Amino acid sequence: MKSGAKKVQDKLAIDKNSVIPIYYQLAKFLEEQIQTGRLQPGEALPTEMELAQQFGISRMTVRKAIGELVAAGMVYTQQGKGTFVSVPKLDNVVFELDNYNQEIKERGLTGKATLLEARIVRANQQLMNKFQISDENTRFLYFRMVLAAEGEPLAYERKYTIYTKRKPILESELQDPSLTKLVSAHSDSMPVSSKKVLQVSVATKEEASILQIPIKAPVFVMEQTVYNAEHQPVGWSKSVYRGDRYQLTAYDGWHSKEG
Amino acid sequence: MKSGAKKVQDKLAIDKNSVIPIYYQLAKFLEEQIQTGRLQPGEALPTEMELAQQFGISRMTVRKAIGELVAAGMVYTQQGKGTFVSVPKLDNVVFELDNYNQEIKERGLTGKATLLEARIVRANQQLMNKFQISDENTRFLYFRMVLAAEGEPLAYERKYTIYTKRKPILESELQDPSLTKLVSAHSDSMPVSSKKVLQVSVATKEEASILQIPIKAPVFVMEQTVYNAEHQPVGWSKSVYRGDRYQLTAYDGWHSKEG
DNA sequence: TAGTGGTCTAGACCACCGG
DNA sequence: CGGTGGTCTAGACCACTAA
Repeated sequence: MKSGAKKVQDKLAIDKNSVIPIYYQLAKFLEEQIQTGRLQPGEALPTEMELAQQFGISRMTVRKAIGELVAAGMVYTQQGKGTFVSVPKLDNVVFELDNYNQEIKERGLTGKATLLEARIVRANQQLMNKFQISDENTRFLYFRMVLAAEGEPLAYERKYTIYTKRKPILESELQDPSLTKLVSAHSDSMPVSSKKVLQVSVATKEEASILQIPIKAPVFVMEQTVYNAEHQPVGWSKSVYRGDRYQLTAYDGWHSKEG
Repeated sequence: MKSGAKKVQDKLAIDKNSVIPIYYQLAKFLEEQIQTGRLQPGEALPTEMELAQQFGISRMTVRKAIGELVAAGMVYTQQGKGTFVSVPKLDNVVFELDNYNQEIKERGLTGKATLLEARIVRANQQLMNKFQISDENTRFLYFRMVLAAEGEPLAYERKYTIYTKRKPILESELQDPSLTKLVSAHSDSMPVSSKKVLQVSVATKEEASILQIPIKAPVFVMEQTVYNAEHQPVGWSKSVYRGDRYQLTAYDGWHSKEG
C-alpha cells in the first residue's frame, strides 16, 4: 500500500526567499493537493517531519501550515497516528445575514432608515416578560422605524431599551439605529451578548401597510435580545422582513478564501 | 494614564507543572481578565514579551495563547502597535440549523422519515435549469419524503440527483436520506460543496395536505444544491418546513466554550 | 518499541508603527 | 529610532498509537 511513500511532488512549490510566508505557501500547496484530489478524503498527509525535510523547513513552520488547514476544516490530526484529509460535511446549515447597512452597501443601493416614532413608554406585560423584570415603573425607550432601499420598504423594526440616561437622541442614531447602539447610548449597561430568533410568519395589517405588501404575505420575523455582562436583558427588538425581498444563503464545503 | 504598567495580577495563574498546557492556562486567564472587565474593550494587552517575562514562559507560548483569543474574536493584533481587546460585534447574524437527525436526537424525539415516492424521472425545464444541463435525455433519481417526530409531520422534502449508477436503493437511505448521501450513492460524482437558500413562503395545497397545516400557512423553504469538484450541480433538493415548528436561533458575542 | 502529533524553549530576523 | 507583532529555526521532551 505505501509503496515509495508517495512524495508530494516537487519541492519547487515553496520559495523560501519569497515575501509570502513559508507556512502560507505550504498551506496553499497542501490545499491544492486536496482540492484536486491528489490527496483523497481519509488519506494521510505526509508526516510533519517528512514535510519539514522535503521542503527544507522547520517542523514548527509545517505545523503552522497544517494548523491553517485544521482551522479550515480540511484536515484533522490524531495524536500518535497522523494528519488526515477530512470528508466534507455538507449537511449542516449556517446562514449568515449581514446587518442592514452592510447589505445596502454591498448591493450598491441607496438605503434609508426612516424613524416613524421614538418615545418613552412604561412597562407592559410583554416588556416585563422580555426584560425579565417586575417593576411596573420601569421606563423604556421605544424606536419604531422602516428600512428602505431604492424607495421600496424592506423591513419594519421595533426596538426597546431600558431607559436610564437622559441623553438626547443623536443624529447618528437615526442613520444607523442598531439595537446595540441604542442600548449603549441610552442604557446604563454595556451590551456583551445577544440572542436572535428567526421565525416565519405572515404580515399583520399594520405590517402589511408599512411594508406595502398584502396582508398575510409571508415575512421573516427576527427577535433580538441583547444582554449585559450580568446576563440581564437590556434591549429587545422585533424586526419584520419582507419575504419577497429577503433570503438567507449558506455555502458549505471546502472554500479557500483566496483560491 | 499608564501608571505602573498595570500588571495582570499574580503569576500564580500559571502552573508550569500542570498537565494543562501553559498556553491554554494563559488563554483562559486572559479570557477571564476580559470577561470580568479588568481588560476593557479597546484596551491593549500586555506585550508578548511582557507576558512571557511575567510568567516565565517562552514568547512562542504566549503567541499560541493569544492566537486562541484571536480565533475566538476576543482580541485582535496590529503589527507594530500591540494586541487589543475587541468590542463585541452583536449585529451580524449566524443562524445554525442542524440536520434533521441531529435535531431529533437532541430534542429526544422519536423521529421518522417516510418515503412517499422514489422513482426515475426524465429532465424537464426546471431540472435542466437547476442542474445547468441541456441534455433532455438525462435521467434523475427522485425522492419524495416526509420527516416527522412524535407522529407529527414537520418537513416535506423533494430531492433530485443525476442518475447514473444502477444501484438499488438501500435500506439505510430510507433511514437517513440526506441529499449528499443520495448523490454519492447514485451519482458518479463526489459532492464537495453545497449552496443552500432559505426563504419564507406559504404552503401550497399539496404541502398543506402533507404537513397537516392550513393552506397558505407560513413555511420555511430551503433549496439545497450540491456540487462536485468541477462545480457542476449534481444534486438538488427543496424542503418545506412547518413555520409553526421550526425557528432558527443565533447566539452572538463572547462565548467561551468551556468557561 | 518506533513513530506520530502536541507542547515548549531560546534564540533570530523581519515589517510595521509611533515619536 | 525603539518597540511591537509576524515569521522561522533547531532543537527538546511528552503523550499517544500501533505493531
